[in-house]
Amino acid sequence: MNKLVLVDGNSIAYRAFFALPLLNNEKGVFTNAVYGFTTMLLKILEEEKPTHMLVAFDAGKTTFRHNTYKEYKGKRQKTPGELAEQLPVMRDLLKAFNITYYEVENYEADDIIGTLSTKASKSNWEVKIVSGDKDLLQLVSENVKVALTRKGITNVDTYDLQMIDEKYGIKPEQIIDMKGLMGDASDNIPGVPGVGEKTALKLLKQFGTVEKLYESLEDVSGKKLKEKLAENKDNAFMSKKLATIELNSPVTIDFEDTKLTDPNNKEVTALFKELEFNSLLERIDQEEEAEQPLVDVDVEVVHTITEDMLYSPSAIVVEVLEENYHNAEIVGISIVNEVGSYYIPTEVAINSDMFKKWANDEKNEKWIFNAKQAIVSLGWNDISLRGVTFDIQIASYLIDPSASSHEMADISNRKRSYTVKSDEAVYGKGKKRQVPEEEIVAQHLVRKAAAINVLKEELESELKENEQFELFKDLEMPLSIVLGHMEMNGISINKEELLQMGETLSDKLSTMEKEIHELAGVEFNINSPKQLGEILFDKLQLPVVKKTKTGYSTSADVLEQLRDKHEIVEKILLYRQLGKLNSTYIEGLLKVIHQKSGKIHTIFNQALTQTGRLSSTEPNLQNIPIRLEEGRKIRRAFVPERENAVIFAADYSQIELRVLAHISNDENLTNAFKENMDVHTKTAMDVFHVSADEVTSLMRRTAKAVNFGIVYGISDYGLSQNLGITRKEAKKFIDRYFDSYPGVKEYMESIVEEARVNGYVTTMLHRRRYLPEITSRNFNLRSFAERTAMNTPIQGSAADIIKKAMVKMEEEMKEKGLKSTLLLQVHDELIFEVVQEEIETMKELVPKVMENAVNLAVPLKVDFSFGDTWYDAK
DNA sequence: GAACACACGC
DNA sequence: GACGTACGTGTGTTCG
Repeated sequence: MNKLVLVDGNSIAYRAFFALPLLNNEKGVFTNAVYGFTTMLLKILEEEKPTHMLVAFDAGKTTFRHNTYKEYKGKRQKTPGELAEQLPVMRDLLKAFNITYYEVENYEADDIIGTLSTKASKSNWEVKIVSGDKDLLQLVSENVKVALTRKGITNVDTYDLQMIDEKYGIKPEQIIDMKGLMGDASDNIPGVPGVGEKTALKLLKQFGTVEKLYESLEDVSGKKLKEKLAENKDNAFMSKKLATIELNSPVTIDFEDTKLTDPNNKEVTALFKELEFNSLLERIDQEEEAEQPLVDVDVEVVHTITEDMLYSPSAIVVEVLEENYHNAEIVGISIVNEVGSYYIPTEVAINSDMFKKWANDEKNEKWIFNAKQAIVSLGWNDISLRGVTFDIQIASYLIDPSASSHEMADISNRKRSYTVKSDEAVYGKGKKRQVPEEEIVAQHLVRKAAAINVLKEELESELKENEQFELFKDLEMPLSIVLGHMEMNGISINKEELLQMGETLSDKLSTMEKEIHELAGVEFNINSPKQLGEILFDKLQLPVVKKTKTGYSTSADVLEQLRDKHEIVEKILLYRQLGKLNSTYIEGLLKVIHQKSGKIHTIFNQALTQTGRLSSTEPNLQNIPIRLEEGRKIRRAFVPERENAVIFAADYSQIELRVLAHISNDENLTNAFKENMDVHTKTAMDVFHVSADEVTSLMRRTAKAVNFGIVYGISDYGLSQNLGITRKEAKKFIDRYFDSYPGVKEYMESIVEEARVNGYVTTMLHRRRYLPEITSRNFNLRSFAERTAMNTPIQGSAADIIKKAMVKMEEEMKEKGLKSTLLLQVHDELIFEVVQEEIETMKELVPKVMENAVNLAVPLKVDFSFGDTWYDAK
């Protein structure tokens, strides 16, 4: 039997909005109504198991009822903005759930529901209506039940004929008579003054309907009541009419359209994640696991490699399960090409000279997913992999860095090119992760390789369409080889130095811990913000500066302000600083010294950041301390591998502001760089309208923060926080900045417009970032997208430039036969190990290559220094 | 194991 | 006019 569920969308949304606290996700988008609405949907789907379903929404402000009574719903408050912005999200969700939603011009959701429920009921369908509005009770019949929300949102009372009779003692069709007499304040329906629910019901039991009541008005007992009824006859009839649901509204939708199909789990999951409905994710996940069975592909398990298998081009998969691929076990290798589909067990491959020769020959073209991982993990097995010309992961990243995942299975499924199981489905996750029998692995790896072949063609043409193929081919692909070398090569560490620093730090920390406990008068865990907060703000009664959502904030900028209030504060700040050094840097670095090489091998993620920068993990070598002297000493542990070599550090001076000068074409800024001025001093002169010798250090510091803000795309609020000034003052500085650099202002405006028109912004080398939220009605999202539009071309172009310099440097060093090596990249600086006899060469070569990586309207400037350790390269 | 608060670099 | 405010990685704590 068919079962139709009809949901009053607006009513449920309102209920949910007012029943739940004003939740929002981390982006500041309000989600409470969507959340309540969604839990209601899930509950309906689980409990009612409908075959058909439709969510009806009100359309527009005016309805045919306004012709009867123009004050209809007149006193109702305007829908709060926080709710209005959630309504479109609900529609997105419904789409993902494959649930039909519907609205009709000039009619309310009630009318759609009434029309459809009557029609379905006549066909002997079972109908369930879900709403928060009692008016709907008039629709109850043998086949139609109405679930009304109680307090909260998912609690409902279900009304059938019997229930209405018990509760009101009337028939459903008399609900409108009841409304006619008593009115409805929320809809601004007048009714008869003085008549409430009790009186209305009493009258209806006696007379039946409003019409019959007025036919025999004489029989009404009570003089006052009789008068009121007589005076308000028109109101009563009109109110009844207003409360009557239209059962013949012009609904064009077919029942067939309301048939429920399975939700699109991918979309639902994506939406839940975005909305941060983590608890709800669990409720849909199980379904997601029910994946479609894949057809087995033909695989040849290779025991002896023969020449014909090693074709060019080939898609190749070097399967490594550990995220950290340095010296990780290779599960197996697959190769798929025009000749066949092969699974090669690891032992077979690494013991085959034929395979090694093929891998090492640049002329043999290889297509891979995550080339760097394959190169490094084979590298640890003394196999050199060359000739990689296409990396699926990088291509996917360049096409859209914001894609939720650049994992093989996800890319493949997203493009619907070829079905690949997720690694999680094949190997399991967490503790249960294990390698299944060879046949299953072989199938999985061959599918991946086959998908690479298909995706290569698709992604390549997308890259070309986007004018990104050059960026891919000439920059990112060669860069991934360079990064592979850097990772594989690693950086040497003076373990003794670290251990010694660790010891000094530990001593100091335990002394300080005692001192702090003494000052507090009680032992507690200083590392616990919760406990620390209680000590500072409850026990010691220090003034509360800022709160977090879980309690008192104890962050450095808060403690900074409490510095002179109590001597414990200073000590806590120092304790924090030293504790950070000890745990993150001393202990952290010691933990990741590689067993085999004794060096540190980071992994650069080349397909992660939204701007095109790299990131570095296990360990992160892009955030080694430098600002404070105590921390900077950590750099003493980073040393050259070879004797008589030095650490050579070269950094771009103000690369982002130079890029800004170039792309904005601002005359003032361009001249500042052409004349090699100190840019912060120059900005101070312009913002404060003073001459160079009048710039105080405070002015320069302020100007520096303003420049920082421009580069990183922070807001006036961000700037005010940085400088400890009001937002108004911060805004004034920004305005003055734009007055002095009108070209920059013009650029900022035009790039935002460009983002609105195209939906994305690009960097100098055509890196792309999509900004769909640039047209959002939500202020937060839109503003963030606007700042991102301004900032990404600056930061991203800077990333382009240094990446180009890296590729060029490797080329030059190879060509010149230099023994020096590139060790690290830290966003705007390159760290080399330079052997003694090459110092003079590199002093010339490095700045030359870096400064000429691209041609800008302003010169690029590189500073460098070198020394026995990274610390000394300052 | 996930969420949170915090801190480091650019 | 308010809204909540660069990115990324890693640590320790706390809670389910």
